[in-house]
Amino acid sequence: MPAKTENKNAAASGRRREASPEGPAYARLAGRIKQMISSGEYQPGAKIPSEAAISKEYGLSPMTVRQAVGQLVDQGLLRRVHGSGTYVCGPDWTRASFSLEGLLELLHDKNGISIKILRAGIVKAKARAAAALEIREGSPIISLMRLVYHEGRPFLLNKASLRFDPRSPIVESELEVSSLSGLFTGKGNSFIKKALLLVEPCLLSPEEAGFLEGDRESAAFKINYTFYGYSDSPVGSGWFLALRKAVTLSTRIGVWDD
Amino acid sequence: MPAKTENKNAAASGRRREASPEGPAYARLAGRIKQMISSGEYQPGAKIPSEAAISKEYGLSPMTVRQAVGQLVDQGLLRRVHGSGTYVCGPDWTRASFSLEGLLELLHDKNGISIKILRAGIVKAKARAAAALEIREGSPIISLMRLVYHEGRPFLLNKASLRFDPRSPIVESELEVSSLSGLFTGKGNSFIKKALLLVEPCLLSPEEAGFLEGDRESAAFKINYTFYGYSDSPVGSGWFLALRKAVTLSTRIGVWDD
DNA sequence: TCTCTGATATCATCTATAAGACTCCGATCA
DNA sequence: TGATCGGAGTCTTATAGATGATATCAGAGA
Repeated sequence: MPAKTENKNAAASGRRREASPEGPAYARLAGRIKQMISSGEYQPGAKIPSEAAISKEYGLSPMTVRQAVGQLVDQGLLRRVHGSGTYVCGPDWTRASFSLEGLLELLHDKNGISIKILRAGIVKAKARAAAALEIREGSPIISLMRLVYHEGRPFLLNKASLRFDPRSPIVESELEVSSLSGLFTGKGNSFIKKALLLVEPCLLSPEEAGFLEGDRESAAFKINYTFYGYSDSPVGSGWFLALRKAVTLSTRIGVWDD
Repeated sequence: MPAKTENKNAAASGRRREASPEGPAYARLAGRIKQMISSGEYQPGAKIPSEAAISKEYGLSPMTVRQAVGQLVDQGLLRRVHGSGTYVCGPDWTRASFSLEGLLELLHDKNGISIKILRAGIVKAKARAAAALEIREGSPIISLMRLVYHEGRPFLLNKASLRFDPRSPIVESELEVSSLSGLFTGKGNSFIKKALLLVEPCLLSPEEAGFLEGDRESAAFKINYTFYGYSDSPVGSGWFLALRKAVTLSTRIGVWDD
């Protein structure tokens, strides 16, 4: 059916985008809608025009409009109600999500990072470590205590407990000092399938405060973690201790135009 | 061009989906790919088949495949490299993002929540509040201290500083006890455009510990916030104090099959 | 041996079309 | 007056195809 093809070609050529000045069409449309929400033109709770209407107004295909709206829905700015319409959302605190950006930024800076091993050895698992690693209490585990420096200053204290399994490749790899930052950069951990993280506030013990050069009475973040291999069993568990100033746990909700 | 239309109709009818057993096709495909990553069939760093190949293999349209892959890319499981292919990602700690779920769940339970106002009044802004609200030091502000109970037990201490502006509707609304949970459910705050949140670890003062019925020396989360109106100026600022057990800041990274 | 260049594979974006599914509202009927 | 039904509007999912942009790699030329 050549006629059809020719027709399509012609149509496409007719409105071909040439080095679109501000990126893809869907992104530009999303920006425009966002702007209208930001300016208050579309207020929270209000219904925005139907996708078909927007499509017609801007001369874009419905799928492109759909993508733009979908992006804003993902961002939590809009809410689609099937069969009814698309509505503007107010800021929703339930969408607040914090990331460890600040901390991880430092760890990415490989040159500035150095790691000192304070303790290392094979010990018998105590109740807590045994539970986390899903092994019997008293089984041998590898226990590590490490201090992470950035540009000569300590900023992270790490305690790690690892399954002692000579067949598993994690043992060798984990014992290398480089593996810790490797864990954060996401490279070279093909044996880790998933991980669980839990952040808690905590009080530094005098010893911990000494390592981190914090005040004796300072509060800190404790980042507990457990990671799992492809067998779905835990291979390592432990925590990081970071002073408040080392970690920024912040987020923004609602419409920020930037 | 009727021939074209008829042709398309026929094609569409030919493979019409009838009450797809496990939801939309793109979701099913995404699940299947995820499964293959989870099982180790596609290992981190490996290249998955091209979208065109997948499209052919499963008999789906390229757009459907694209949607499925895009979903996994958004989840951080896959990584698209333009002109090269799509690759499997290992767990990436930089994607770790924590939410205030646990806390907000409690606040959604409107019946169980009660709020006690400990202090309320108009005071002169001190340096910190003045900076946060972007007003001059010494200007009058509304200062509130509130204690939030869930099922009779205190679990959140809140200090709020609000701009004193008789023209702004936030004053009346904020002073109502219901407004606090309203803030979290995202309903009835059409005057809030955006907000900034910052979580810190902190030490409870004896007074604060008393309010929250915590141990004297316990660590807690301090959730600082500032929210802004549609004029982009801050209308309120303050913090929440929550004992560790009241807040769960946890997250999972990597492939969890659930 | 090194560098540049072009072909190719692949992703990225967009267009066009169509029918199913859901919700709301109003009209109809008892 | 109240309940029910149907249609309009809307989102949802899907199909097929075209074209632009870019990374990779092999091969030509210096």
